[in-house]
Amino acid sequence: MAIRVTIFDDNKKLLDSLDILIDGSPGFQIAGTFPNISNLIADIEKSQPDVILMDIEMPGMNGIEGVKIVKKHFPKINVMMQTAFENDEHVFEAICAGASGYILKSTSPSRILECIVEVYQGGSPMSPTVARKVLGFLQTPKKEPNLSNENKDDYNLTNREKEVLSCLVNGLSYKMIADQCNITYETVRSHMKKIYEKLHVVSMTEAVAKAINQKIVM
Amino acid sequence: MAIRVTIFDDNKKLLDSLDILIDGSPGFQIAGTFPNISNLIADIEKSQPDVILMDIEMPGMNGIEGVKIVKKHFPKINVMMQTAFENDEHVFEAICAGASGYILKSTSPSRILECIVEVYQGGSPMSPTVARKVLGFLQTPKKEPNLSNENKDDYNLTNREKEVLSCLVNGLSYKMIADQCNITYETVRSHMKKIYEKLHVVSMTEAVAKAINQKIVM
DNA sequence: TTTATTTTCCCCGAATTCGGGGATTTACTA
DNA sequence: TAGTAAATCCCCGAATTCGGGGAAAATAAA
Repeated sequence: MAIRVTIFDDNKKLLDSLDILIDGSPGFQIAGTFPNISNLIADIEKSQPDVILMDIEMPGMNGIEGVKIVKKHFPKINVMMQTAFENDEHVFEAICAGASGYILKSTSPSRILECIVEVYQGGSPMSPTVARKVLGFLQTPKKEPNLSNENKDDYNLTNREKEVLSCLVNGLSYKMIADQCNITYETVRSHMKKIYEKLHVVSMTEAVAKAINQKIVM
Repeated sequence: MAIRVTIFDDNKKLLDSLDILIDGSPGFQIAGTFPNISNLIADIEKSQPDVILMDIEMPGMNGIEGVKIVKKHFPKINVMMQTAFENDEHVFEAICAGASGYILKSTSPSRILECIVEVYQGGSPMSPTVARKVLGFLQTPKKEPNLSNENKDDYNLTNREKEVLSCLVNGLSYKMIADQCNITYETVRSHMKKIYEKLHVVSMTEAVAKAINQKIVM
């Protein structure tokens, strides 16, 4: 008996290709595909899925809300989240909301099928990176009281590097940072390279996002 | 440069076969193999591993204690636990102790090598069943006091613009965003111009900072 | 006093972003 | 039905960032 899969994804193209992939694979069957979750309950009752594939980034009500509703009304149905990014917040929220799996949109077709089976069988497939984040949530449960300085991981940035990063977060260009810190443009570049290396990022935007989200500066 | 692996396992046979498997695979290298952890610190200092494979069930001091010691003295080294059973207690304890991966002894050789790489690269490979248990630990304490206040000002961004901005916050380049959203590079540029206008910013970094700080995107 | 680490500066070529235009299609609304 | 907003796509040229080098002085640590 085939595993019935219902998909919620606003990306028409992806939705179609998933439809073809899943429905065309023996042992699987598409129960329904929907571009949004505005009729979530009704859609599920109509399609009667064993497993739900839910895009996390959808306009309007997003996938996190979606999974909450699903688990509330259909606790038996396992929901696998699909996302473009391995965003810390999303991972955590999705899991707390009751998601059973968490895979990337870039996952290969064959692996997607595997994951559907695993979810159906009660497992929780997730990418190693997501898994690491999940473990991280468990490993740092003892930090409710103080939240002031003594920021655990500042990635070993030097003072100068933090200063430069701080400028970056404030929207300054390399040239402006050079001016601000009384150093040359090339020196700013040197610091940036080091910062990228230490933060494991490759662009200004990533650096800024990480700096803010992990409170490395300010 | 090969990944250096050190193994602690009291089962001589398994130890040997792992030795052969890992040392015989390109890109891997056995740094040391030990039947117990009575000289854990010294053994690690001597073998200088990138990744440690630790059996969870060992006579005397067990793997849980082992991983605690490792993470205390060598926080950078990633430890992957190997176990015969997916015992709830063990899984939980091992993770809290700092293990980065958790695989079964029945895992196939090729998958073991994959897992070593994943752990080395900062991921956390684990079997779907273990993953489900881990998620269970997170899902049971359902405390969500942090309800962010409804910040109304979203600068009148359209759905598409929010989507693009969200990509930006995740560190994607224009080209990558185009790919992600199934639109052309030029369209991304158009959206970006609008976003800059609406947010009153002039660069990616400013946009990202504003988006995060004012919670314009999720 | 060696040995790191930090901070500083430079070059080249490739890739990416930015500003300022213009244009078409679709869809909603006054 | 005309008008507006949203979403799509294109061009040019200038500015900026990025990767991968190298190098040297000033501190800090061993």
